[in-house]
Amino acid sequence: MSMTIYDISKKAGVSIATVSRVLNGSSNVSPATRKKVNDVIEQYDYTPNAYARGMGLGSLKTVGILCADCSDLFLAKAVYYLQQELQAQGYEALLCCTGYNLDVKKNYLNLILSKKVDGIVLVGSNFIADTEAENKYIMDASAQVPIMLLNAAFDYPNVYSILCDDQGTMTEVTNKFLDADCTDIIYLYNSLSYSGRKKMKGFKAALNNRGINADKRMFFFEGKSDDVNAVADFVQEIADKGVKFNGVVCAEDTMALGAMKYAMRNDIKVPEELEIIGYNDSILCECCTPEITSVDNRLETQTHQLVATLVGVLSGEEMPARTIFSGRIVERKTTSFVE
Amino acid sequence: MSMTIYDISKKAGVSIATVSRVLNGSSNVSPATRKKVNDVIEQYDYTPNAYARGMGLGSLKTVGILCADCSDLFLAKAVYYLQQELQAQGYEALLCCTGYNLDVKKNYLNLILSKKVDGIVLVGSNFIADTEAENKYIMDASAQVPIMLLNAAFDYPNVYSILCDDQGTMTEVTNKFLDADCTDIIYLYNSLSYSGRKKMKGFKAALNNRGINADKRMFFFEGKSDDVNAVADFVQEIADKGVKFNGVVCAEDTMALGAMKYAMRNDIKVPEELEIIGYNDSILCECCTPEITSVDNRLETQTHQLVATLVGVLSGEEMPARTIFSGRIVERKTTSFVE
DNA sequence: ATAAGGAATGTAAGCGGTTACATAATATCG
DNA sequence: CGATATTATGTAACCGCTTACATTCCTTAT
Repeated sequence: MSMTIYDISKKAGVSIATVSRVLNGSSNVSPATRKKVNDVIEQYDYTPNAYARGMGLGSLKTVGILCADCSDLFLAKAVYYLQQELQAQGYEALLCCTGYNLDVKKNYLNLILSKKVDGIVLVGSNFIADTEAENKYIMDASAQVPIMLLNAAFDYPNVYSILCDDQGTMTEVTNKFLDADCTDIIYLYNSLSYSGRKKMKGFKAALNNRGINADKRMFFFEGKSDDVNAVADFVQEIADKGVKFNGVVCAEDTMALGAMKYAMRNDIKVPEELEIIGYNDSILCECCTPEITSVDNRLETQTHQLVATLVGVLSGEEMPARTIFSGRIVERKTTSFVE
Repeated sequence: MSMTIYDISKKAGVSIATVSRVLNGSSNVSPATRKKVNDVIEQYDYTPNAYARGMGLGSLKTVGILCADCSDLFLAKAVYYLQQELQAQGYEALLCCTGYNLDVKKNYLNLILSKKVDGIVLVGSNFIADTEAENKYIMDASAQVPIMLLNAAFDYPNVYSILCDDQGTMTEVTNKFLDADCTDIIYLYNSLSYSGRKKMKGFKAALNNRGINADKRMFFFEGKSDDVNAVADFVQEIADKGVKFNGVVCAEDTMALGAMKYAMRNDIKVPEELEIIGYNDSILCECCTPEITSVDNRLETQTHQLVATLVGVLSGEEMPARTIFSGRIVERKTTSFVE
């Protein structure tokens, strides 16, 4: 069986307190003893039991990351950046992929809370629902540890939100289309998450502002968004229904990819006959030809800021409850915006 | 501060042992007491401390998952499947993204071991090096818990390997090209992981078998493989060096995507003038036009089997040290194989 | 009615660490 | 050189939970 601190103390001929001290880098240990103990530790490849450790310490510099689906390109990238940042700050991360079901999310939240993490990061705006009731589990959890929201916002004590101004950015995007006289635009979305709702609002606002009715131009895709062909079929259906469009604004890059595929299938020239823009600036944008214009919603900046905020909070500093960045259009080949 | 089992026992007017019993679903508790306790637990939203729990139990039905980079499409998918499977089996998963550095990997392995997980899954063949020395940390760890390798193999007691016969599959793929008289083929790879080495061998074997020297036809890409344009540049360089090829066999889909991009840039018709095949059958294959032929290396089957094997091992059953599946070619539009 | 067996509950000893406090060893200084 | 401050080490209580074992309370059969 694996070694305990008692075994080590015996082999090293010191007390367990001393072993614990060298383990935790306490200063009051003579160099000689320290070396002696470290040698034994080395020799037996001893790793202290984290559970026991957690009991004594109460905290292990660990933060829990909850992510609905880490096979989603955007979320996976977010998780990746987060882990990097946390590690750089001396924190360890525990990741749980919860799926999108609310009850499962709740369970995982409790599970991760039971591990006495120092903080929790909820990755992606699907964690924030429109109704108070559905967000209750977050409020409950916030009583125990700070909750960090990545790419979403929810105002509540001990909840910190880091996000991109998706609404404003989407309005800007839409205006670019309109300014370029590309006015027959449709909007494709596949999620009603917090940021999904914001983006939709942004699109709507831009159109309404020009007196265009947006409602008949927004289409919700229900399938798995990474199934490009399904998305292409979906766009085809829209066209078949008689909807005319020369521009497609998408809430996700995957949607844009589907639109591209639809264009390819019908020999529609992009961007001459159809302008397309995605959202998230994922690697997918550069995968096809022509490369897809997209929106960089500052994921890396967000994660950096999130960890900085969390670290601040944990060390007792006063931190802003919301930090908002502006998205940036990354123009590629599927649009022909005027400058 | 959060509640303890003592608080609950007091409120419920029973002993902590009884609370513990209802917590663990022990049978010897009267329905009345059980309800009484559950009510209090419910009321105070009590979650037992996992550390304390882990100490008492020694195990928490938890397995550690180590993955170099969960923003990699293939690895992310693997992690996703694994979590699903584990959850279905009543296990909880702790994920650590380690990066590719050996020392960091070692650290994370120890870290996760210190959490007294029941088993460890190493996702992706980059965990297995060619030299014994570099694999020592795995052998050490295997002394404590079973180690499961996904998509890699390493023979050692208490280490279980689940993988695809990448070598044989790659030979088959290459033969398909040769049989279709597409003989000027080049091989693109970007990793020398365990499976990377196997795939290379497979390619080599097929060529050597026909008396073709493979060495001058294999090209190693050093950059980040998800940067499609960089890969396209890389292929361009190969062409510029005067290498003639009408077929590209890739060790990864991302490489195939780069090859596609190269073809698009040069108006090379695919598959008429250039045949391309990827590996992994990721969503990327369907993203571009024409859609890329690829190899399904049975990831889902692998993860399923892996968890089954792990569960078997943990319940004391004798399990096969190696389970190997055969890859399957998923023919799409970038190849024109003869049947 | 009573002994015996079984179910429900409680008591207390770990699990493997941390750490306040006590004690021993060493250094500092008049 | 003795008194005192400082540093090094040990002792033991505690963290929150599980569980073997002890105890109490019902049943049920005799």
